[in-house]
Amino acid sequence: MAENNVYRKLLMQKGLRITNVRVKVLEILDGAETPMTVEEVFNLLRNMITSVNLSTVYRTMDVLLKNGLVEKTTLMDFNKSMYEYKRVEHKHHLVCTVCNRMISIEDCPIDEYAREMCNKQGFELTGHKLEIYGICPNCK
Amino acid sequence: MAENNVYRKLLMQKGLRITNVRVKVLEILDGAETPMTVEEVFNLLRNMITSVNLSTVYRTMDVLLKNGLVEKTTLMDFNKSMYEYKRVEHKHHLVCTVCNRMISIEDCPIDEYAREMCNKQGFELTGHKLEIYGICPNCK
DNA sequence: GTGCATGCAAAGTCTTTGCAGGATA
DNA sequence: TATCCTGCAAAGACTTTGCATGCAC
Repeated sequence: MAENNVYRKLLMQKGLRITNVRVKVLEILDGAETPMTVEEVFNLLRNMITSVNLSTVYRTMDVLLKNGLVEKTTLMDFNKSMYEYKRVEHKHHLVCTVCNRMISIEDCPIDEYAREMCNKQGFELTGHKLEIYGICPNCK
Repeated sequence: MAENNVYRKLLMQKGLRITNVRVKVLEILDGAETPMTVEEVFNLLRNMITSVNLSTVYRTMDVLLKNGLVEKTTLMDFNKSMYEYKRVEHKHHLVCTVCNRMISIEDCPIDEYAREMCNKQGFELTGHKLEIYGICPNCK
């Protein structure tokens, strides 16, 4: 239950109510290697909680997103929203265009570049997203 | 009609039939500053062609995509497919998180980086996508 | 003329919303 | 207890598909 407290604390800090679903969703996403679809999270949840509803998962994702606890992604050519636990050090992904498998990349080469581009256009930087597409060894 | 021939030639080179819709879609996307939604393309098409159907536009996008004549994008937090004319020199975009306005960025800092990451993981590089998010001057 | 493209209508998939009952603070 | 969360069902948005007709080659 110790790690659970991490998620409870996060929710509390954001002034959100601590509910079973929210804690479990954070736990699932934090434990995931890569972004997950809503349905994937939902399926895991069903094994942990007696009764959950898909729409609750959608609403939960929305709340977590608006409060900066998760990030939302959409792959090109895969029309489903994917969510990932938001860490301090952000990650990018290598995505297989055949099987959609994703591998996390730790280091980020473009923080500086993003800052420059925003300055040049008068934008206030809020973030960036980089995905590298390729064909993984299994699919070659 | 001169530029039109460019698109006709492109279609021909790919072994595709040259139809009014396909030529016009390429023309529209080529003339656009930024990626467009299917609906946006559809609305422009209606002013150019007497009768078009949304599903035809979807099918056209699909054909053009599979033949490498356009690229598909999905912004985070905006669940619509967007398409853009595929040029030799690819572009990235600065996206306003408030109004979704996009600005094209010409130079790309990560070709080399993408290659390295793929090599390291045994992937065969097929492409990458970079989007920088911020708040544009109008929305600040 | 043959085969692919298109219009039209219907279905499919993912996501959102309204409302009543239930849980949290 | 007041307020927010959740389950359930229905609706909504975007996209895909089947079939008959029309057009490109």
